[in-house]
Amino acid sequence: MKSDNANITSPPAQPIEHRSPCPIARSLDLMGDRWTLLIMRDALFLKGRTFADFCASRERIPTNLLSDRLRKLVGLGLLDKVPYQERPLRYEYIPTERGKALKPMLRAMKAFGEQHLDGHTKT
Amino acid sequence: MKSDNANITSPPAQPIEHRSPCPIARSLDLMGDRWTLLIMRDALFLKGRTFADFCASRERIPTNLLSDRLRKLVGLGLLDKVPYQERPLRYEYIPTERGKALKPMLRAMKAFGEQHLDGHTKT
DNA sequence: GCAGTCACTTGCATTATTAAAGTGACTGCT
DNA sequence: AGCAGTCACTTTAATAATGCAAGTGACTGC
Repeated sequence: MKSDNANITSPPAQPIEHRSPCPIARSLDLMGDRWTLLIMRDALFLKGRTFADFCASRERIPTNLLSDRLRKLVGLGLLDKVPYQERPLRYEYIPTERGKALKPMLRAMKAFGEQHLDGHTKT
Repeated sequence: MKSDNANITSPPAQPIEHRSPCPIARSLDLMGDRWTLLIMRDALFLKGRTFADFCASRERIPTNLLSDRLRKLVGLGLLDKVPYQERPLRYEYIPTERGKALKPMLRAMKAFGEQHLDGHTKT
């Protein structure tokens, strides 16, 4: 965005292609990368939801990827980008109903990680 | 493997680095890509579990990635590589107990996909 | 005027993914 | 014995994603 920073409505997110009608494959088309679900974890379970808050998370996502993923998540209707103050204009990213529907999955992933990936594993 | 194809015990899988102690992040370190969970889906819910069976799945994983992911999954103890015939020596990949522990997660992912990603969505 | 924050973007090197073709062990047929 | 075919992979080379560092523009508070 060179000459316009008032992008309350996000720029057009490129459509994500899907490999098969399988709902697991479709889910992975959206969230099958190292960062997307980590952002959703923070958005769903932590209090801070600004760009800087996501940045500050332990896993240290690069800002260009955070920017890209937030744009995609907003485009997919999993997060809403809402201003929480003007002058200076600042946004926060809050989960939509659809975004909240990821909670059971994240909880299952957390349970798996706790039971099978903690400490004593060599991975 | 140039001069030795009898790798019943897999070659050493490189250790996967983890970004944080968070169990979700740790899980994503292992499975946060487009293919790993699709392979586990097939291994857990389908009958055919040979290399060729995984290849034949609708999403058409490239063979080099399948080879790489199977090696990783065996190294992580999520799949076991067991010969099911000799002459010619053929293997199948069956889920370990730890691998089976992914079922709830995959079911949650399936539910999400069915409820939020089917048909009428523009994604 | 000047340092500082926030929310990004840009550029570039490194790494991963992809499609396509190739390899080697083995089988079954003639 | 020769040859086509399967299975389980590797290799190669192009394309795309990721990671890091630095830069930008709007704004604030001193």
